[in-house]
Amino acid sequence: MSRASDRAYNHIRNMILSGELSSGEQIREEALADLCGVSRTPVRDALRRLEAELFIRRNESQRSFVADWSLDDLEESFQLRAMLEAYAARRAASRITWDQLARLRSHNDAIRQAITVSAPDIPKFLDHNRQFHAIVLEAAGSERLSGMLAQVTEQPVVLRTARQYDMENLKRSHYEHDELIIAFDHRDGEWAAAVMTGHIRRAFHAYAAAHSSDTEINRTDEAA
Amino acid sequence: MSRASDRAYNHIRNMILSGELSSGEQIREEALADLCGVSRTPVRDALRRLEAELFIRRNESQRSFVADWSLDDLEESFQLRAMLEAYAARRAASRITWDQLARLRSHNDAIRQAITVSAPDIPKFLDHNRQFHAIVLEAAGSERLSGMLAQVTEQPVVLRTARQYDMENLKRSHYEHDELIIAFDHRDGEWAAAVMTGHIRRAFHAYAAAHSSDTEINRTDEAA
DNA sequence: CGACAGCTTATTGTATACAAATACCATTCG
DNA sequence: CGAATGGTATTTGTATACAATAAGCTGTCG
Repeated sequence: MSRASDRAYNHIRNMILSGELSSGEQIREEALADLCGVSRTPVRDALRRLEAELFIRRNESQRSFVADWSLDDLEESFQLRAMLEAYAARRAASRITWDQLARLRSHNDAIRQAITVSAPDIPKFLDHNRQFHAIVLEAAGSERLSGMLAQVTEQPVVLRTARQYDMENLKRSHYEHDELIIAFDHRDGEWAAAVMTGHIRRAFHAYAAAHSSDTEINRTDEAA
Repeated sequence: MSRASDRAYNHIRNMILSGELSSGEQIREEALADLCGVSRTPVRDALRRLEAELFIRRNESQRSFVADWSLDDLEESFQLRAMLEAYAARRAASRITWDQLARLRSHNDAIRQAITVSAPDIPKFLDHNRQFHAIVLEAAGSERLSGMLAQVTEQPVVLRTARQYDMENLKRSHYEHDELIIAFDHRDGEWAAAVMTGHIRRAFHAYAAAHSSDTEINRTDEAA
């Protein structure tokens, strides 16, 4: 992460995610170079990556703009993620090792500890949740799949989703992980895929419920 | 395509697909720059794109190598493609316009004409086949999905697949397109998805059968 | 007024020089 | 003889200057 292009990448990405760069805004390479304290060369590198990840759009004459994501875009993103993670779970079921299974159990245990207290430890939940899903992906053993999933799994979105989780959702999340482990234990790919699909879909609706109450006129919490 | 980086991209990509650059071979930016007649800057651009598309791998110290694809890798690629194209078909079923449906019919008609002769016109088949699938993707209306599919749909592979099609496979391909159109007509996403899945899976097996016999032939050639 | 041509400015694309990192090789020491 | 070490060559990373292209503006003409 010490290379200038990586610093530029992270810097720009964070500026987009934090809203420092607003949606639809044009971004100029030289301005970003100044902001990141590097030259245009690594900035261009970073922009290409961010463009591939759809953080940035370019018009017909190659000017760059911050992409604006509608709720529909996000839902589609979650839908793709559900499909890909379900596929990963299906593959993982027949390939997962005992060691990987043990690590899944350990992380889900940590998640249980993080939420079975009066004030749930969200950062701890997030960290072990991330590692849990990383192990499933590792067990699936497909680099191409990993790359695609990275494109639709924005950790900041996951974070905002988790922040919106009530205790009920947190418990369900832990329970679903548990069921996934049991499906893996039985080497039942279809079961694992089904559980994973539901797991991601529920996450989307939790996110959407919170997001729409942000956007729209006050809307009392309803069952997610 | 007039920009130097695009020329470099196509040039390098073709060299990889034609075997001019062999699997596992290290590639140096300057050498490619000379071959393409441009400087290293656009070559680096092109390499980043090819790396994202898994044509190229880089080791821990950033040296680039031509990726070597096993038959397993290819199968996984086809599997992902089947899943994504099925998803596209499912989405398209509820969004497709009458105009798009008409264009699908027209292209599949052209395909029928290309193959219902004694010597099938493969280039014509390929062209209309490509456009057929492009329209389904257009009807699905998801840029992210389009981008992902581009990553797993290498036209040269499609070409080699089609070259291996016997008349039976060509007819089946046309028939499956026809069934897809009927499913769209009924706005039946699940049907469309199922047809598409089979369509791609069959294509993989046609390719795999031809590829394994290719490999044997190559081995014989090398021995001789 | 409106539209359009031509100029000016802004922005991206490319080439090149140099810096940094890494691999390769030879030499030495145990 | 093998392993470690140092220096050299190779390769990639970054900065910068310049070229090409597109946008914006202004003034003129219909």
